[in-house]
Amino acid sequence: MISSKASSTLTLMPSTFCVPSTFTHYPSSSPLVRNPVCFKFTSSIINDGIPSSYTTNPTRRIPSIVLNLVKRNQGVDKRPNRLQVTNLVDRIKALPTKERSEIIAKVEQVSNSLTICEFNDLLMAFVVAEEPDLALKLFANISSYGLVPDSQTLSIIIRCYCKNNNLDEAQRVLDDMVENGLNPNFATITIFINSLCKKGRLQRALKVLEVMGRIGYKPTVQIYNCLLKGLCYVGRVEEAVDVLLEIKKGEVKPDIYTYTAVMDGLCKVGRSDEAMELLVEALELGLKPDVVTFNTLFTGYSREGRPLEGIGVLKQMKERDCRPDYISYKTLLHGLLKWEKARAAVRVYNEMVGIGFKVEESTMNTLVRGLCRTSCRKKGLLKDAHQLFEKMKCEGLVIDPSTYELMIQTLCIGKKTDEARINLKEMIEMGYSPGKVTLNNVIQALCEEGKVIEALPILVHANEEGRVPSSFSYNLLIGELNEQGNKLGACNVYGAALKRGMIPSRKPRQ
DNA sequence: GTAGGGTTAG
Repeated sequence: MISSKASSTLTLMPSTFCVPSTFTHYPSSSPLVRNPVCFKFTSSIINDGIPSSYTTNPTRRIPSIVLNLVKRNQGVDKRPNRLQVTNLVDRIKALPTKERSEIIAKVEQVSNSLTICEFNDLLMAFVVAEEPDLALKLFANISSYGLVPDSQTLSIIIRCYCKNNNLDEAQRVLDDMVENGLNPNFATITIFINSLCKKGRLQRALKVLEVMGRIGYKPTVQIYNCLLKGLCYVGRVEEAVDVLLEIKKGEVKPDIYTYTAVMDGLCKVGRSDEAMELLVEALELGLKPDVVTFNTLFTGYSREGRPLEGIGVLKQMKERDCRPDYISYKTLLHGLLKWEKARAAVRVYNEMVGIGFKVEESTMNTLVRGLCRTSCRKKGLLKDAHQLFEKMKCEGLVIDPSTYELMIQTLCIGKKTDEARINLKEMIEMGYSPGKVTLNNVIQALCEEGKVIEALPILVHANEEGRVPSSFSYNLLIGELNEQGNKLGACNVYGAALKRGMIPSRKPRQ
């Protein structure tokens, strides 16, 4: 059962932040559709091929003069125009990386008529296009364009710093905003808190939340989810469980992300059964687990050494209309292989391939080896192993020397002597050096079947390589050669053994 | 324009 312990986690509880009155969402008056003229205008900045002679002056701090210019609490800033931003992003992405920075020079040329909204759209476009540095560069010049940053501008700047992993700077901008009565948007707060949590700076994240709470922000479910992940990340899984219990009592409704976050935490510390209980609970609440939720369980059970439970998870997943993805299969397959469940692994492998997923070369090697190792205990697996092995060759995949050797040894045990011999030959031709055990196995297997002539080249090869087959192999060979009346052969083998410092118990027949 | 998941080497 999942325990509930009241603890320090109470600081995360929603009740702490119930100051809803001051915070307002974007006003309904926000024009979501922008003037098409403006749209064309900003786009043209990116289109004109004017070369850049512009050098930047990276101002790291937001000039406080600029901030002071901002009209405090006067309405809420306009949200970036999604359509416009998307279009800009496409244009930015269409440019080669080198030319992207030239956009800034073009902005210079039209800066007189640029509005803050257009400026924000451009900033946002840089962020979405994964060019936070360019956004920061552009922002450094804002005052020279005669523009005054609004809360949208600064929210975007926080995102840039988060993207760059410069969380101290992000914090500083946030502090400045709060100090100046500017409201960052929820997305920004979430991104910032998430960035902090991902770095394990949980205290800092809680501090941010506390400050935001003071100015009337109530944490959203997304923010809770980030914090839960943060708690799990730093190993405070028990607290994450407690927070989940508290969330359930509060006004913020947990969603599937919430459950997945805690489940993931539990799975990572070997408490997969409890994670499974949470899945049941989520289902009872009417939440729909998604592929990530299930994948969490695959990871958990695999780590715990119970990969077969994963087969059940896979089944449940399909029953619940959730399509397993590549990660689902890969995690499950690796778990099964790690814990030597080759029979189940080959089934999962076949299913995967049937769907059209590619299986990596290294995994294929592991699978073949796993099948080989298990084949002495379970019937039918040698055939599976051999088929897969041949398939790898057909597909041009590189077979690991250790896989080759194990396959050859297994073929010997399974009395597939010819296949063993052929593969040994092939292996040597490929430049691999099979070990003594492999050589001996093949020699012995061939001798036992009276195929001494085919065994001799192996001995010759071993001698050339300076390897010493065991006296057992020499004895077998001499015995077989005697049997076949091949005196010369028997003498040669005997001589080779003596040369290697070994005295075989069987002597060539006179 | 807010939060997500995976393994491994005989």
